[in-house]
Amino acid sequence: MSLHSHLSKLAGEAFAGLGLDSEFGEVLPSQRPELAQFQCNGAMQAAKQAGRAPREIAEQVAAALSHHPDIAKAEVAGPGFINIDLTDEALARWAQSTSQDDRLGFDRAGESLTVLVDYGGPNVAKAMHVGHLRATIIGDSLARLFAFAGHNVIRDPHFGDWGFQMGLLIATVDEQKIDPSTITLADLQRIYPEATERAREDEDFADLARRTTVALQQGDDDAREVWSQMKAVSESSQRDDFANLGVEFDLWYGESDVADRLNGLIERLENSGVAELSDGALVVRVDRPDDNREWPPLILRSSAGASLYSTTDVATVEMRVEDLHVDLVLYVVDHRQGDHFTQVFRAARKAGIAPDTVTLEHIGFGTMNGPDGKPFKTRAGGVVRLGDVIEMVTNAARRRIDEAHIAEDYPEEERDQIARQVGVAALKFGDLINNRASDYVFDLDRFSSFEGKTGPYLQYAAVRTKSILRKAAEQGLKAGEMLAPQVDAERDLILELLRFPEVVQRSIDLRAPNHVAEYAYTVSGTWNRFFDQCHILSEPDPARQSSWLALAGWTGDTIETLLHLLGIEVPDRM
RNA sequence: GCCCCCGUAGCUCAGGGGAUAGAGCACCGGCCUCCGGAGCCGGGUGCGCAGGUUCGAAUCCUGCCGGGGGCACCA
Repeated sequence: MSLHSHLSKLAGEAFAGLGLDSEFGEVLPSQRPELAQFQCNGAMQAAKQAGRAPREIAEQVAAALSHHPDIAKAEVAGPGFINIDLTDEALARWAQSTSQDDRLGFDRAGESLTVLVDYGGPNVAKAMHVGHLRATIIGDSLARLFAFAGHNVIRDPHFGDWGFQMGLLIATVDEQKIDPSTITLADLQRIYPEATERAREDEDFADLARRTTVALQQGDDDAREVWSQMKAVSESSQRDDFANLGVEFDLWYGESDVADRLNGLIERLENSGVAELSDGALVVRVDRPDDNREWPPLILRSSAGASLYSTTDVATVEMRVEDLHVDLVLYVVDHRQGDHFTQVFRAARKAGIAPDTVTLEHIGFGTMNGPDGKPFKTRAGGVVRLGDVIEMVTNAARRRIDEAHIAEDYPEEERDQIARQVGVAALKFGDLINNRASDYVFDLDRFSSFEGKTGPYLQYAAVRTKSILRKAAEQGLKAGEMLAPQVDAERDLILELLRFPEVVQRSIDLRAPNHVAEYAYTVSGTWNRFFDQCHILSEPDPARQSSWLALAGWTGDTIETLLHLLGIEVPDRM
């Protein structure tokens, strides 16, 4: 059990002893560290329900808490805040047990769920650009968080490979008589924008592309051959990008992987009356009586006879329920697609495809903008490829390493490795530190500075713990029993590290990795201050020294675990 | 027009109904022959506006102003 749960339980029992709801016992880190270590605000909330003065309730709860041997102080302040301090001996005991726990005090989820993370489908028609960074990084972190909590996680990128964009490409390839086997990523990059633009102006071409889409979907051999080649080409580039980011998947599915289900699904929904014809298209109406707005229907089959991404998304829900037995699906896709997912989820419920026991959630996130506040573009106005961004931050890290004298004796290979790890850390942390829902500004200078609140700052803090432990081992020093803290820097660090379980839980509950990111930064800063004030290797008291070595080890484990949850690697040295 | 999101320090952003709203960047100053200076310490007139709910509002509700996004055969 975590310290947070333990204290909340104690306070809850005190409230229950007064005939009040134990929920009021929630104990939080103090917002006023100079007053206390923890606080409970429940007395003020309970006052109304109890019909009693909040201070009076607080006094009684505080009195009950004071009797506990672990609690050094429980006193009432202001309108009814209960300020709580633990004894240093109790802190040392919690530190001892938490530091030796594999999960650093985090309790496994009571029920292990099958959680599928859908990364919102990089489009097969083009290379990944900076816009895909967020889905990839946020999705990866959420997957890691749920796995850490003990859930069975399935990562599925869900490529966009079965819609109209494929028809556009295939029609163009046919028309330009391009040999399918010679298609390159550069071809796709060139053809797709051209074809999209042309379809807007040229209705005949748009019709051709629609017919080509239907041909592909109905199994036309020629269309299929071109399609396979394009898919192979774009996937190989995407594999490189994902590998550079250190992101892995359990499945490598796309929309096309439910192609076999589409005809049957459409037929079933039409026959059962869930779907109906409207303007030549087959649609599912998703309005509900208590809506405060109109909802366009979900389109299951276009008037041209093609499946759309709404079709494959509904079919994919079916596949995930029937074959993968999911309990929870997280769609990590930018928030502009909120309406689409509402339609898909409603249609899946209405059709009985998603039972109530399965939760479908759209994890929307804000768009990444350039310094001008508009979607991020190059100076020339083009989109920025993800691979280029990774290269830019890696090169910036490499320059930084070359300037640092300390790395001069490292092997060349290791320097390259560190550059990649540091660059990617800067990129990932710079994204994950933001609130998921907010749009934010992508500023390359910020991602390449590596100072202050950055990924490399966290890596550096972790590396320093490793460095100390390495030196200590060389001198034959070992970590030992955790002693009661004596100085503020030591006590602050222990208190900070004990927050780990509660922060991770909150990040999972809110599906918000930024809480973990923020906490990782706080822990690193607290450690850096301790490092500055308490000199471990020259500490004369052997017991204190071995206690500090244990503290350094615990800190290193905590930072590394937090960085792991963010998908950030830690070099041995940097 | 309808719906959704956002508006917090010069800039980029955090902030769980709770006490005195925090970081980073930038700028200025300091860090002892000492575990790694990608570090540490010090320097701050800010919650778009107006109501409401509440013992208590950056946070919840309503309206307004400003910005972004979405509104059936693209993904």
